[in-house]
Amino acid sequence: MPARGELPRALIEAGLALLDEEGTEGLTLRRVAARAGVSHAAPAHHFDGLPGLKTAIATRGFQSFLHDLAAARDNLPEGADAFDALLAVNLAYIHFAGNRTALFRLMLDQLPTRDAELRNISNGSYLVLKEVCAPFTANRPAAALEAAVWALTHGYASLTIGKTYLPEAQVRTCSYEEALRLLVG
Amino acid sequence: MPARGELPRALIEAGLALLDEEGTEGLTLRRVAARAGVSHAAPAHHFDGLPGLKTAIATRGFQSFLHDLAAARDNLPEGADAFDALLAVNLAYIHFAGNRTALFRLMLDQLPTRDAELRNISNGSYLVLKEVCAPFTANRPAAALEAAVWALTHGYASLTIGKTYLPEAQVRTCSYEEALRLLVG
DNA sequence: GCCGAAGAGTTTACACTGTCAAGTTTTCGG
DNA sequence: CCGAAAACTTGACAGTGTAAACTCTTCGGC
Repeated sequence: MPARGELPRALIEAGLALLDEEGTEGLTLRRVAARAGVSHAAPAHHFDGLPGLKTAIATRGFQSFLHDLAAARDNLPEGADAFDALLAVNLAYIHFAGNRTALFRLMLDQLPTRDAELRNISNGSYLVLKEVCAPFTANRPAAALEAAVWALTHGYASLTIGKTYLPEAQVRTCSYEEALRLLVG
Repeated sequence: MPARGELPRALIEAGLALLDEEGTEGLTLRRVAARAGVSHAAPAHHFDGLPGLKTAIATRGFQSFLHDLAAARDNLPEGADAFDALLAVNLAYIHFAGNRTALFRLMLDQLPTRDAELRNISNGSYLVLKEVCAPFTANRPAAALEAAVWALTHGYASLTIGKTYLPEAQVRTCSYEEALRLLVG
């Protein structure tokens, strides 16, 4: 049993672990509670049922996601140009989806949401994308370019999840870079 | 109770109806069986449990999907050019995702699969996409362009599912057309 | 120092889920 | 016509989320 006041955090981390280890099916109220060392009804005192716990887990997921995107933007090799930055951030997006697939899917399932904290952190992630798009919005509407880049990246991320998607297509990150260059060129 | 030999079909159609009417949560073995007018254990005699039924429903979903894509390709207005065809097919993709969201999500969840029929019909859908991409593959690898177009379309489809996705972004089909033109131009 | 109230967890119960085993009914080929 | 196989039902079981009632702990005010 976790220390007093630490149960919410412990439940969220148990949920993240279950998601990473066993996938979407592994995330169960009772299993999360058991993993955190409490009875199956304990989570109800801190979250609004399973949906509430999922919202909290998704919020934590977006924190990691935002961290990854920001790290990609801030740790560029010397002499990197605007396109390198754009590519790095969007590859971080794709890699997050590939490495933490179940969490990524849960995050998507939670959107759109009325939860203020979740809305805020997901908007924060989008701002990083906007930021690295900015150098390419010369003489065209910024929102349209951002949406296009975002859709391209999200599409690659979704399609590469789970090895191959439609078997005939080999979606690789090399063709992603090429496509991204076409889009912003 | 449906006529002898019609139960598999009736179960699939009950599942599609539940999916359209009540979303992903509404698709339950027992509810499908009840809707088809049989006992809760009847489906097991025709499908390999709930996963098997979902595979069958997804297969039927891809048939509708393929039908929509092919119809978009075949019913172009007079004087339509290659880009019009590309746009029409990909808009059909996006509209299918928007109109039959729960089914679309189920179809994605089933991929990749070992089920031969499902693989076959999903490949068929991809072939329509390939076909309308063909006129734009001059002096560049066809697979890369197809993957890029597919990712862009799939991204728009995913992001427009459920009204707005990340609230700050207005993803509209008008900007989609613009993005598609950039990609193939 | 105590004491009552609020919070934190547990226990129990309920309706629902998917799956399995055993029966019962129906169909149909020889 | 009859026996076997298929189709379907019934009943049970473990697991799920949720709610109510209960116990234990904590802590602020006197």
